[in-house]
Formats: sequence, structure tokens, C-alpha cells
Amino acid sequence: MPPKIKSPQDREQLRLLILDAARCLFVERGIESVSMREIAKQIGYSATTLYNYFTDKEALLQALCDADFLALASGMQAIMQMPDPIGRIRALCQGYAQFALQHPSHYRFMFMTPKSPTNMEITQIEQGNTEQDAYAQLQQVVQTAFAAGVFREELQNSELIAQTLWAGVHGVCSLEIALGNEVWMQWADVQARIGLMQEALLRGLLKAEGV
Amino acid sequence: MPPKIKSPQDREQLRLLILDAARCLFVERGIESVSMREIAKQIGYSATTLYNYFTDKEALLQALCDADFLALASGMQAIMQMPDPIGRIRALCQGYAQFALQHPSHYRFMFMTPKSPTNMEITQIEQGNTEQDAYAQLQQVVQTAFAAGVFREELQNSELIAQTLWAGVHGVCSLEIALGNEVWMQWADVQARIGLMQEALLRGLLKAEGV
DNA sequence: ACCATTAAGTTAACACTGTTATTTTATATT
DNA sequence: AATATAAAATAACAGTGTTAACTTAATGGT
Repeated sequence: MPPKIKSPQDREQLRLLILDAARCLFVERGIESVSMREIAKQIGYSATTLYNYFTDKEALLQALCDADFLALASGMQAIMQMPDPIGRIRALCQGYAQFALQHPSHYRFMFMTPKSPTNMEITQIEQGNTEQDAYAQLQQVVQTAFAAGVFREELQNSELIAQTLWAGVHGVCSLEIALGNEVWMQWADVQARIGLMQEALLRGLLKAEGV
Repeated sequence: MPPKIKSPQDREQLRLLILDAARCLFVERGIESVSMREIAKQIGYSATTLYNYFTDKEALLQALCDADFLALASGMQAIMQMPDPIGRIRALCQGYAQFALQHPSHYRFMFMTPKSPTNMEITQIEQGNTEQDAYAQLQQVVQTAFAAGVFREELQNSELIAQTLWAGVHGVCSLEIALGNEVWMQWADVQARIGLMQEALLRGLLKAEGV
């Protein structure tokens, strides 16, 4: 059965086949209830083959999430070109939130699951590179707005401002992902929650003049 | 070895022994990396004995969290007596955040982990009872403030306001728990993040007059 | 043309998990 | 003293991530 030499393209193709199967199963059944054996069976290989392509399950997850978050960051590139700094902030928040709600499994793995600190040798993403790292994008946009003097006088730390905006949107999305189906909560519409979070925070952070 | 009849007090005592051991291990090593066998070994019983006291691992976790969140809610009772409605909101946010940071494992299990909707027959907590349910406390306090007309005119849904405040504080705390140790983030001080979230949100939600 | 090398993949196995069925044991009641 | 029974223990099942050992089959060198 096993033919000998595989061109780098073929290798990459199988790598992607694994990733696609894994993504599909994760989205269907949630991230930790799908096993390496299942992923392998789905594509007709044995479980051990996966270990020729990924050092372990976590590396596989990391690769999956890297791919999706590269997609997020590059989808945001258009927003980065918008003229109005505050409009950019709004659009980034919206884009981020919609991404989180559309990819709950990956979002959860990336931002809601404590892990041993990211192995920087393994991840594909260059942190701080605004083409790859969504937080770096937000930080940059906030920094620009800060330099333009739009924030209230007493706020002198643009990192703190960015982290607060992030935490706000993250809070809405992560509660939706974790508890959106809980019967004991009467949740308001999730888009309304995102919108109010965004606008209330901005109103609280920006100078008062007509927002 | 097994003596025969156990008084209800003795039964309850072993139940608590199990819960304490489990809590201890969970806090040490994180919630899903400790097994039923380890908990049992810790207290000198066999794993199967735990199943005489809890139907399964999830029920054990649920019991643990119920206990801690009852403690949270009852610790908040003093705050509920404060005279100033807005002061109450501030104090609730602070109390909630400090609790989250002091009990990260339990917080994560309760609010950061998607689960099949809570089994209402099993949980000890009466949802909506402000003596047991911290969200109900917040909801009530916000409702009171809302009735006093402190929020901006366009905000007509007090549930939405409460959920936004919750999401904000939750966002800061859950990011701290999940990513507080990530090397690629230069986090601002967590108390500063909590404070800014609280004050920015309040400024954005309350009527403008001198906050 | 043959053989050794080696990549690609498989099977078997290890040490673990949550959980259940079965069995032991020591007491309490008859 | 014999029996019934609550409390706990042992053994086992089906599953997990992962590693070691083995099987192919195509290539490169002679």
C-alpha cells in the first residue's frame, strides 16, 4: 500500500486533508470530543499517520487555529485602510465579534482555554505583525486614534485602552459561546449586546464632544 | 475494611472529604487534568466509591461550583444593602471580578466552558434567587438603578444593560484566566483593566451629568 | 538486474481515562 | 449463629493520546 516517495506537494496535500477533516469534526462535535483515531478514520488513514504530520494533538489544533486566525487578520486588512480612526475601531470590533460567533470552536480553543504558553517555535503567526495578528491590528488602530487625541485626557495608556476594548467584545462573545444555550438566562439579542458594548465603551473612553 | 452502616452525618462527611480533595487537586493542576482515580487515591478510597456519592465526574464538578458560587452570592449580600444604587453596581463588579481571579479553575468551569444546559434537577442553586444567584443580584441592582432613571434615555432594556456590565467584567477576567500568562501579550495591570472597564462602561451607560 | 536504503504507513502495545458489573467484607438484625 | 445488607474494593470495558516495532514498496547505487 504505502508508495514510497511523496512530493512536497503531495505531503502538503495530505496535511491539508488532515486539517480539513479535523476542522469539520471539531465544528460538528466540539473540540475535545473528537479523537485522533476518528480524524484518521474519516480520511482513511491510521491514527499514527497523523503523527507524521503533527507532533501531537495540540499541534494539530494550533495549526488549525493559526490558519483561521490568519484568515481573520487578513480579512481585517480592508478595515485597516478606512479613513476614520474611530470608524476603524468600530469596524474591527464588529469584524472580530462576527468571526468569534462564526467559529466558536476555534475561538474557544484560542481565547477561552488556558494553555501552556504558546510555543513560539511552532506557531505560524508572527505576533505583532499586523498582517497576521488581530490584536496587533487593534493595538495599532487604537494607538493611531490615541495620537490623534480622541480619548479622554486621563487615559494615558493606549495599550490599556486597546485591552479594554478587546475584553469588552471578548466578554460578549465568550459568554455567548459558553452560556448562550443556558436555560436559566434570558439573553438579549447577541448583536444588540455587541453593539451596546461597543458604543458604551467608546462613549466612556472618547472625549465627550458629540460621539 | 468496609464497616457497615454509616450515619447520615458520616456520609455527609465523606462527601465533603471528596469535594475538598477534588477542589484541592483542581486548583493545583487544573480541572480536566485530574482524574477520579487521583481524587480517590488522595483520600485513601477506591475510585468507584466516588460514584456512590456523585453520579459522575460532571456532577462532582457541579457540586463543587455550586458551593463556591453560593459563597460568592452570599458574600455579596452585604453589598446589596449599600444605599447608593450606582455604588452597588460598582461594588458588585469589583466583588465579582475578585472572586473570578481568586477561583480561576471554578470560574473557568462555570463561565468559560460550554456544557450541555445545566440540569435543573441536580443543581442546588435557585436561579433568580438573589441570595444564591450572582447574576440575579446584578440584574436586580441594575433594575433598581434603571427605575431611578440613572441610565441614558435611549437605553430601555435593563436586562441588556446588566448583561453588558457582566460581559465587560467577565471579558477582563476570562482573558486574564485564559491568556494571562501568554508571553506575546504585554498585559496592563489586571486591576487597572478591571477598573477601566467598569468606569468606561458606567460612563457610557449613565446619563452624562457628573459621574 | 539486483540489492540495500529509506519513506510512508500500519499494527500492536502502553499507560491512562470515565464508568459499570461483580465481588468481597464487616456489621446489624433475626 | 445465620442471614441480610450497606460500603467499599477488584476487575473489566471501551475509549483516549502516544510510541515502538514492523511491513511495504519504490528508489538509488552498483
